[in-house]
Amino acid sequence: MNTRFAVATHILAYLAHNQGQPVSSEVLAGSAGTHPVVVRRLVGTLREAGLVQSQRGSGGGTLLARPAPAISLLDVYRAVRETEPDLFQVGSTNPNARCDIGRVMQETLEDLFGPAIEAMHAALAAVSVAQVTEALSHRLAEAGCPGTAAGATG
Amino acid sequence: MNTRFAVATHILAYLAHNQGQPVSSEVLAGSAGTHPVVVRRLVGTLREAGLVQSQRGSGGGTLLARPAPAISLLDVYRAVRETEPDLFQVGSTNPNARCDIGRVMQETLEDLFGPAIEAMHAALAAVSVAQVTEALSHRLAEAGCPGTAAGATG
DNA sequence: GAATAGGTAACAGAATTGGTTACAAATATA
DNA sequence: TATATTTGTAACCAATTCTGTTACCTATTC
Repeated sequence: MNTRFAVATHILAYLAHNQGQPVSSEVLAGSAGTHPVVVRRLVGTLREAGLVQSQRGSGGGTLLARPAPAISLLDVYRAVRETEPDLFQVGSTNPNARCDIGRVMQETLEDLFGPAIEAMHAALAAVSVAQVTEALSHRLAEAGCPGTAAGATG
Repeated sequence: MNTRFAVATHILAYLAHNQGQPVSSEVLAGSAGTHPVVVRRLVGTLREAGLVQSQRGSGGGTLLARPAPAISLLDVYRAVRETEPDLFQVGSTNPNARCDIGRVMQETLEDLFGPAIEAMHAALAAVSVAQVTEALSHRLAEAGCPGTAAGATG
């Protein structure tokens, strides 16, 4: 997954800050420190998940599809990840063998760590994009970055 | 991290099963379904962490440096990972800028998810290599793989 | 029709990963 | 001592992934 989760959260926090007005991928990219196409790719993923809407054409851009308090970080996480964190991934499993020890090991580890994963999911579900925006604003204010809120560039 | 954690756990479970006798990287690789050099690399990491010992030369191999119940999966996890799961990793941060929003975002996410990470660590700490070996044995017995325990090949 | 902005394909460079070969160093044993 | 065994490690390759970038098409507004 790498930076996608953080960048997606960044984008959503920005959109929450600019609620109502569509924001262009160029502006979002400037704020997140990446390329507009990267933003569009990510926004595409978030759109498929029903978290944002996009408007083409002049004056267009992206905006939240739901109120910021109704979008949890678990929503973002699920939208953005391709796979569960590869903690338990076993390399060369042999799915045909009934007694494939690799598969059995993987199942065993998943059983042993399932509760930990669930705990992480619960923690993600407990935080909304609105809370992220608020926390960001507080931090930026403490650092003495006036007026930046979620919208600082670079 | 990918498969390293699972393979390392596999290796340790095998060593726990063969307690006292050194096991060669070739045997371990056969069981884990990988290459002996991959095993040696991983064993080197585990050795640096004080979890295993190795003996060179004929009849040599690797054995646990501590009793299996005294090795937790958190020990393995910490030995094997290079970085914390890259959930919170922000790509192009600009560490020089005091108001770098990327860094602030990262700090904010780390604050928000810290408890979830700690919960995962606690769950890992609660499981010992001995328990993994035992769980593996049960699973293999259920699947009808007689005598394999942690030592099945491939 | 022109300007703006998203959608998407395609490609490049970097980084990571896992497998493999090769070889030196250490150790047990004949 | 000589040989076989085994670890330690460097080096390399192929595959994958990730990010950035360019290019071009489509949609929308003015």
